[in-house]
Amino acid sequence: MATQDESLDEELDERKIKILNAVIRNYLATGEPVGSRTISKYTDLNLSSATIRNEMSDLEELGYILQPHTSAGRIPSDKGYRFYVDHLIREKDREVTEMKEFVIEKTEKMEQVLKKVAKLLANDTNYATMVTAPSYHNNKIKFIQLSQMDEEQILAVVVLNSNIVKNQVITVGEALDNETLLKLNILLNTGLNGLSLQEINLATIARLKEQAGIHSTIVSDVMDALAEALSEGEDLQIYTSGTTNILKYPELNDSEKITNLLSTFEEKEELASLVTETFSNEETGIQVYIGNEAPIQTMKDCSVVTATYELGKGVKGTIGIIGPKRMDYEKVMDSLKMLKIQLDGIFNKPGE
Amino acid sequence: MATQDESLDEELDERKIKILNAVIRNYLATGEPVGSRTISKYTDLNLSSATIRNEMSDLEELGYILQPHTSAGRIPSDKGYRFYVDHLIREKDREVTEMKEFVIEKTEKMEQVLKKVAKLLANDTNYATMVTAPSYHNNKIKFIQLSQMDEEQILAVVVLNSNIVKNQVITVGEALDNETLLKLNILLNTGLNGLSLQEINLATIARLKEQAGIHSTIVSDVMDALAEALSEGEDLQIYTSGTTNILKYPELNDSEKITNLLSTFEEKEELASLVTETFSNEETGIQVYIGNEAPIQTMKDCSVVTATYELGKGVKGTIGIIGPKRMDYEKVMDSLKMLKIQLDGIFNKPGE
DNA sequence: ATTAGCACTCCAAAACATCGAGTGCTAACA
DNA sequence: TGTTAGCACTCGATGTTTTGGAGTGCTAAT
Repeated sequence: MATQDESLDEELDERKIKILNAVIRNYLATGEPVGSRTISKYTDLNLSSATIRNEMSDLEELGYILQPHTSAGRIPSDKGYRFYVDHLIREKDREVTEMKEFVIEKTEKMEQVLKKVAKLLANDTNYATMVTAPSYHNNKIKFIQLSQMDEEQILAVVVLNSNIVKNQVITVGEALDNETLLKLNILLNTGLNGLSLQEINLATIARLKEQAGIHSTIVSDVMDALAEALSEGEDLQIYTSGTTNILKYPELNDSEKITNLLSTFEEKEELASLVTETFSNEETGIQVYIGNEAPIQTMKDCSVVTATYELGKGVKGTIGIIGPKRMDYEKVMDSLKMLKIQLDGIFNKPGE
Repeated sequence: MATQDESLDEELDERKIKILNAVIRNYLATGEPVGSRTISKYTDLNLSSATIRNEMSDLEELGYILQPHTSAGRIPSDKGYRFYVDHLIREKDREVTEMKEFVIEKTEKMEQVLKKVAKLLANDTNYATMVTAPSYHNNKIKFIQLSQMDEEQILAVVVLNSNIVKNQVITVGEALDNETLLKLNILLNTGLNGLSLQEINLATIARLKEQAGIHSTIVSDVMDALAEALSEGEDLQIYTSGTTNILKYPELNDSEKITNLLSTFEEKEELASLVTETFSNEETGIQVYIGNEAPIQTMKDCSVVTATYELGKGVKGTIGIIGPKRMDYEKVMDSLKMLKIQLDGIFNKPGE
């Protein structure tokens, strides 16, 4: 088991690690503080409870575990969980979860897929889950079409790279004849096709306007509409599910905590901070926040595990699982890993 | 104050009604069982607590109030609430709620408006709220446009009466030339424009296909796409907000009840039954369900008030407020009345 | 018909008692 | 020197008892 932090090697010897491991695993399973006698029986190293006590005393001093109160057993501290997640989780060998029969019919809309993902994951894990739609960052324009709806209104349709479609109704003063509309369509398509959204700068717009000549105001309108239609994607969609699962864990089942947590889930805005956080950290693509490590204050008593999936081309979304600190990290991380692969597969299928 | 049930007139005399009213109002405010002494002081009719006790005893026998246990005060029964809602609420004279400064910028998308409505209402009332998007039932087709996106894909855009836009990507075997596309567009628009969705029957489709001649398969595809895009609207969108408000009411704050209620809100499917119920009842447009009157089992300890708003032409949506039985019916009903008017206003603005 | 008074009920909260899991420490042991 | 048995001690969890007070129903007086 590779250790990536030298100091830890010195701090903890083999036996302490075993004991710490035992404490955490036991606590994960029961949710109750675990005492020395339990460990003494549970582990293979044959030691009396007294010896364990000594070691546990050390572990406490080092900050890996703590006592809720004197004469109670020990529970893992955030530092303990962190060590566990970083070093103690068996990296492999878990049987593939029931996630196997996770056959999403590819024909459905992305939104529905994501909702379903959140739901399935929540059912599977018994934690709260969140899934964000991929942000359109870096997405390119594939196709633009203006059509006259009636006297005063034009419908602008924009299709992005990933077949995401945006509509916008533009109200114009003057009715346009078909020929003009055709010209504008050609102009816009040739001018904007293949550009990513950031690449549309003032220069591009100015050039388009110039070419549009007398109809430059329409171009402005279209650009506005484009901006508006796409800014909508900025406040990214977040789907949550299984939020009531947190009621199942007594350590969170305190009226105030619950109110706060559920509100956070309902508001969703705050959840977005988890996403940006995750994006910034690349590595394995799976990120674990324990307690205060999460950027959301109300989750200080929770742990959060997030994964990013890619829709190719830098378009990313996030899946997150929120549960008590004693969540089953192994299972959760595995589930996310599976799911990540599945999603990558689904969305990267060419065409529809 | 009109009484619509004769028997009630006989059952309750003036004084009993006053006392019942006092009991309910007091209980609505405090949430605590209310005793005879309180009433004796609270009402204008100068009666001693002993007299009140006698009357209350009668009222209990008649089923309007009940005791949680011997030697506790009285609380309203469902029958009591029903009487209150039907007869005792002052029909007018409430100051217009803060809902006044309820200025929704009309430019926003309907979906966002509805979300905002749910949120505002939840904030305003401190209950849980739900808002459904208007169902597209009876909506008419305003505009159809097919455009070639690339070799294999056609984008179909359908605009409905209320400026709701639906997109669908159709994968075709053969690439179509512009001329054909134009013809199809004209064909579809002339053939379908102004039709409501039910009006598109097999005969219509057959005629269109015939006219399309060699491209009849495309017509089929479009019809399929149309059906699919719109069926999406069938499982109607429901937005909820303030669901955690129910945690504020101790009488609901029981772990099991909360789990059930919150799950119902999260799932949303069950909420739909409230909608269909409401639709079937016309009358004032405002509907009050007390306890078991609601069609949702998990809400037996709640009351639900719903209102329908109209987008004209029979296209309707529902707003609902879910709270404890002791919700402030007057305020809630007024808020809904206000809102209903506002929404009617917003959506019925011509054009955008 | 109304009301004062009283005995009674029953819940909620406080006070108290008990239990036991778990600890730290010390002293004995291999 | 590391391990362990033993023991006194701690402290929350749990259960029982006590108490207080709000509220009732009934009766007798007004």
